[in-house]
Amino acid sequence: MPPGFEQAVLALIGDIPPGCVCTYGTLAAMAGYPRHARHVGKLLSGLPEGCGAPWHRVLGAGGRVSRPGSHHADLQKLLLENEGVALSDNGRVSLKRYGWPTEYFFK
DNA sequence: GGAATGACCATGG
DNA sequence: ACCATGGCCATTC
Repeated sequence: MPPGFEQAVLALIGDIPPGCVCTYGTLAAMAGYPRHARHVGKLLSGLPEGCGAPWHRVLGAGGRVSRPGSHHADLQKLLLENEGVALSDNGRVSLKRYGWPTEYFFK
């Protein structure tokens, strides 16, 4: 991986406005590395909790929360709720409302 | 070099 | 709408 990937992704995450969410794939693509959704996940998994980065605004495709049942899933729900993002019972988010950038941006 | 792994994704039944 | 499959790609044995 070229250096800067990490930076690019983190920067993008930092640019996500509060109360909004983005997806791994979209994030990777915007960072300039399409098809690298997994690596974004890898990166976030290694991120400490109090790193200041709003990792909780990052979701899987379709606004689904990854690794259900784990500690981070619950925490993520809380943090999002705390920012005013409504979560479905299963832990789903409506990208149509909270998605960033807007889904139609690319289409 | 090859196999296994991962906070993933799109598709088809 | 849910699950199984196959495809991705860098990292780590």
